[in-house]
Amino acid sequence: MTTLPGKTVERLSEYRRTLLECLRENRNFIYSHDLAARLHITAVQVRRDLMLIGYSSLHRKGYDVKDLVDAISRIIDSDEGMNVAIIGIGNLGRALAGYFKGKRSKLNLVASFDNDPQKINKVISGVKCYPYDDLEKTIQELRIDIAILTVPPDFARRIAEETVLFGIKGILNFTTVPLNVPAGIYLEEYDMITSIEKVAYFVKENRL
Amino acid sequence: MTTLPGKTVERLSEYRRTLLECLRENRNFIYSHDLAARLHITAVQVRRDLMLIGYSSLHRKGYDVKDLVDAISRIIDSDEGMNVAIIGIGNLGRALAGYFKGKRSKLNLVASFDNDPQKINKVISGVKCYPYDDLEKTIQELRIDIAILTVPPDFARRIAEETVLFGIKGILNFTTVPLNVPAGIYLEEYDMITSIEKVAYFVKENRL
DNA sequence: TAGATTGTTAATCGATTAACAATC
DNA sequence: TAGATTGTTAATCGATTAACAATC
Repeated sequence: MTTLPGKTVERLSEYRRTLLECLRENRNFIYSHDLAARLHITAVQVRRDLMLIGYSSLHRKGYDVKDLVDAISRIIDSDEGMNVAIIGIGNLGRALAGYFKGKRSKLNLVASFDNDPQKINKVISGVKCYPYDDLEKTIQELRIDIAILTVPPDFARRIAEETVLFGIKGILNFTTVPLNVPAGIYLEEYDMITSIEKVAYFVKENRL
Repeated sequence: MTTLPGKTVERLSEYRRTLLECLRENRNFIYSHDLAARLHITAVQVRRDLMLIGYSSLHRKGYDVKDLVDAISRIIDSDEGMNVAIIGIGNLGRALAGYFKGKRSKLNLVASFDNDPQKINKVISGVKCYPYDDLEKTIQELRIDIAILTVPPDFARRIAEETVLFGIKGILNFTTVPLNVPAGIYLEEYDMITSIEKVAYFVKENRL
């Protein structure tokens, strides 16, 4: 299987979550157009994505929800699991930590980092907080693969460089500072300010 | 001017922030390739975006930073400003509120909403928190245009419908629940879980 | 069967990039 | 001028959607 388009990966994640909801509702089969409707996309989109992962249903009575969840998981999860750290455990960091709580998944939140003495060595949102000075040691000991970056802007570049140096393979950057990473390191950036300004622009345009 | 592509609007927001940083560094002119480099995009991309907003420099010595900031602001800001409310003032809500603090911009955070009696009628992250029951009254009195939705999943659909009913024109949805809005209401959704799973997928693929 | 659904190719749409003339 | 830069059209790339044959 060749690497999938990013957009398809995003939708697979959404399909899985929606399908797990179906299971909780005791719905064991679902048509492509039902799944699509729940996500406000088209049925063709759904079927094409599933084609890309080589999945096909056995009959014309919709997809077996449990089976499809497993198929998607085989594609997007890694067997051994991934260890994640949140760097900068302020409001945003804690919000993100909350998403991991109670979820048994292949993504394990194993540490947080901060430079606030009030936080260091405490358990915050279910995970121990380490000082920035321990980045090297902790990333290696806990085999951390992914860093979620929620530090203040002034720290972003330095901390990002260090995590890469110490062995991180992927960064999810929530700071407003654009980062540069070497080839082979995956970087995903999300800018909340930009999202808000985008909404404001289109609200204004709709009004005109 | 016809409505701009969403991607261009996002970049305009980033250009402006980058340009404001330039001003703080006392850099008054900037070449398209310098601006591009700071954002890790191409110079052509920058020039094409500026073409779309009808901006052009006076000479070949780069763009006048101050002038370009003003030009972008004329495009993406609205004259009267926009009033924003954060609905659900948990960790994520407070993180978002923090971005507004001290910024003088056309986006005014004017209220937050929650159902926690501990929070109601208190000032949190610089803004007063109202109960959900006051959505109608407060949206109308404070002329709130945009809702940032950071409520728990079970509340998402109901609250979103209410905000629309009471006059909201744009929603930025941070919950994991896909929303449906009537025509004329602008909806932007961002799913943090999906982002993390996407990073995990590409880290895994890079390793293979 | 007739109707509904799936899987897949081809066409379309939208966004990025390449190419290049114009300018300083 | 020569070199660098801008503004813009045309080409390319990637993602979505339309069309449709195959299946139950």
